[in-house]
Amino acid sequence: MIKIKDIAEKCGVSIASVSKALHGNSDLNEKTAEYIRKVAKEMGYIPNSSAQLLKTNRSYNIGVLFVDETSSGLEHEYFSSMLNAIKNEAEAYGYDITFISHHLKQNDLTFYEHAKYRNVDGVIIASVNFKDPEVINLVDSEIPTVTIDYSFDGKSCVSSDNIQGEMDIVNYLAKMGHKKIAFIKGDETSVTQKRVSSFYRACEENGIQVKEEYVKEGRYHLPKVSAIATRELLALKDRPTVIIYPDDYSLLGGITIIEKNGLRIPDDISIVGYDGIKLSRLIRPIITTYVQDSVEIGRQSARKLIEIIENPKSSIPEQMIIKGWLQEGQTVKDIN
Amino acid sequence: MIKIKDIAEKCGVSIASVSKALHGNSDLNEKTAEYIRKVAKEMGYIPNSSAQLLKTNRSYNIGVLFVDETSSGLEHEYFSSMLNAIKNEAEAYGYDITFISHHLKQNDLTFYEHAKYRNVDGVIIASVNFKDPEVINLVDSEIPTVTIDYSFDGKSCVSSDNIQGEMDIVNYLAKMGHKKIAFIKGDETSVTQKRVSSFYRACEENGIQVKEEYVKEGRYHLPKVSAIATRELLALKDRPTVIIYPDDYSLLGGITIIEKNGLRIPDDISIVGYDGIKLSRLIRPIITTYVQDSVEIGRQSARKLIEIIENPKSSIPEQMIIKGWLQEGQTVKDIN
DNA sequence: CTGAAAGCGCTAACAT
DNA sequence: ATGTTAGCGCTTTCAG
Repeated sequence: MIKIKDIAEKCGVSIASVSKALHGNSDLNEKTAEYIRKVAKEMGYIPNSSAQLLKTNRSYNIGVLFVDETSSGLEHEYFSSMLNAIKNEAEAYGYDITFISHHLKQNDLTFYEHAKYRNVDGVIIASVNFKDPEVINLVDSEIPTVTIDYSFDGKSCVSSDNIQGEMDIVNYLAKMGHKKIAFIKGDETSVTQKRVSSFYRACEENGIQVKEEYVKEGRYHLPKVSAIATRELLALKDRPTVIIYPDDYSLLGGITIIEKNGLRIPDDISIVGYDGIKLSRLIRPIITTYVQDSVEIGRQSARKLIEIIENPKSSIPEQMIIKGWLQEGQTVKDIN
Repeated sequence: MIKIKDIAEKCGVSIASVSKALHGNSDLNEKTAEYIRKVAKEMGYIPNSSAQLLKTNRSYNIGVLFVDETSSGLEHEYFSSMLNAIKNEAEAYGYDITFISHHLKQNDLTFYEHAKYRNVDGVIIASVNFKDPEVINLVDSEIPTVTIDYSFDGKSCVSSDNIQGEMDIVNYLAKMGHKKIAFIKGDETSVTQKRVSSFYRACEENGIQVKEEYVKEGRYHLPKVSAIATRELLALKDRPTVIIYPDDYSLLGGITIIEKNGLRIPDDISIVGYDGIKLSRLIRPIITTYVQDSVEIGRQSARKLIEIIENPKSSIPEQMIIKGWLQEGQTVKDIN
C-alpha cells in the first residue's frame, strides 16, 4: 500500500506538499504540483478514505436504509429500481452507498448508531416502518436524511404521488363508465392512507357512491391476500364492475381467482393495478395501472441528500412529489 | 461524538483499559471491565469504524460489484434477490455491504482501486463482464474475492447449476415426447456457453437431433429479441413443438408473438423459461422453467467470502455449484 | 492488572 | 512556495 509519505520521499518534498498537490488546493508551484501528481500516478497511489475521513469528517458515503418486515424490500421492483437509481446518481457525485441495518454482530446497533459507526454523510430512508422509534431517532438526529414516501416535519422527503395516482385511476374508471368500483387496500401505512382517502375523494367528485362492501383490507405484494379479497368481491350479490388492487404484483392473485370463476378480463370484470412494474407491459392482457416513477424518486432523493450534505446551512427542507402516469392497458372495459 | 477518551476520563482509567474492556480482550480486572462497559453504554459510546480500520486494517465491510452493460443489474430479479441474500448473510456475520463501481468523481478509480479506497475486506463479483481487464485485475489482486457464475482458476466461485439446469429441461421435454426442440440462446457469456453445450449434450443423450434452424441467437431480459426469434421459429416449415427461452422474462416476448399468431400455449406450442422468477408462478399459464436458487447462491457467496477473509491461510478455493429445480408449470404439453 | 506511548494515513493550520 | 506539526479515534505492544 503506497501512501503519501512514499510519494513525498520519492519527490523530495514534504507530505504536506503532496497532500496539497493531490487536492489542487493551495498555492503550490504548479510545476511541483504537476510533478508530484505524476509521480503519485506512477506509483499507483490510492487515497485511504478512512484516513481522510478521520481528519475531515466526510466519508463521501451515503447510507441506505431499506428494510421491511418481510426483510425483502429489495425484492420489490419499486425499491430495487429505486435503489439502482440512487446508486447511479450518488456515484455520479462521487458518493458510495452502504446499507444501514441493525448491525447484528456489532452489539446490535440501532440504525442511528450504525450510521454513526460507518460515518455515513447522510441516509436515505425507504421501505421501513416510519413509526419505528429507531427510524424517528435517526431522522431527528444530526445526520442528514431524506425519507421516501413518508414525510417528517421540517425534513426533506421524496414521495410518489399517491394522491394523484389514485385520483387518475378513479377518473379514468369513471370516464370508462364504471360506477361500481371496488378497492383493495394495502398494508396500513401512510401511503395507503393517502391512496384510500384519495380514492374516496375522487369517487365523490365523480358522483360515484362507494359501497362499504366494495372496500377490502389487503396487503402489498401478497397475491394470496388479493385473491381472497377478490373471491369475496366476486361473491357479492351486487358485484363491482372493476377492482383496484394494491399493486400489480398482488393483482395477479386476483386474476387467478377471476379466471377460476370463469370470468374474463376485462369483459366480465375490469381490474387495475398500481406500480407499473415492467411485467405489467409484457403480460397479456397488459395491465392498466398507475406507473410510479421509481427511477426519478431514487434520483431526486440522492440529489437532495447530497445537496443537504454539501450545503448544510443553505439547504432547505423540501417535500418533493414525483408524478407518475396512468398506463392504459387492456384490463379495463369501456362500459359506457 | 463521544469517544474512548471520554469514557476513560469518566472512569478514571487509561484509554488503553477502556479499549481492552470494550473488546473483552485481555487480562483486565473483570470488575473494572464491567464498570467501564457500563459507563460506555450509559454515555452512548459508538465505536468509529474508520479509526478502528486504520489500526487494524479490517473494515468489516464487503464490496459488491454488480454492474452490467445496461447498468441495470439490480433490476434483474435473479440479482436483486441474490443481493438481498448477500446482505442478510453478511449482516449476520457483522459485515456491511458497500457497492464497488467506477468511482466517477474520485479520479475515475478502477474497481480494484475503489475497493482499496474503501478498504473493503473482500468483494463479491456478480453480473459483470468477466473478461474486463479491470475485473480480472481485481480478482488477481490480494483482495479476497468470490465470483458468481464465472470461475477463475484458483479462486472461489459460486455458480448456478447451468449444466444440470439445461439438462433437466431437455430431459423433461424428452419425457413429454418432444423431439423438435428449439433453443434461443442468451448473450454470449460463459453461462450461455454452458447452457448451450448442455443443451446439445442432453439432446444427444435423448436421441434428439437438433436442427440448426432451431437454435437462435437471443439476449437475456429482452422480450423483444425473444419475440423476433420466436417469429422466425414459427415461420419455419417444420415448426418446433417447444421453444426454450433464455429466461422467464424474455419468454414473455415470445408469448406475445405466439398469441399474435393465434397459437395456444401449450396446445399448439410448448415453451420453457429459465430463472423461476416469482411471477412465473403467478401468471397463467404457470411457466415451466428451471428455478435458480438465487438466495442460496447469495448466501453461500457471502459465507465463503467471509471465510476467506477470516481464515486467509487455511481457507481453500472452492467452486460451489448450487442446484436449482425444474418447475413443472403449464406451458409444456405432453405429446406422447 | 493497568498505563504510556507509538502510530495507522491523512489534512490543515501555522510556521518559515 | 514549501515544510513542520498536531492531531482525527483507535489498538497494541511494552513497561511498570
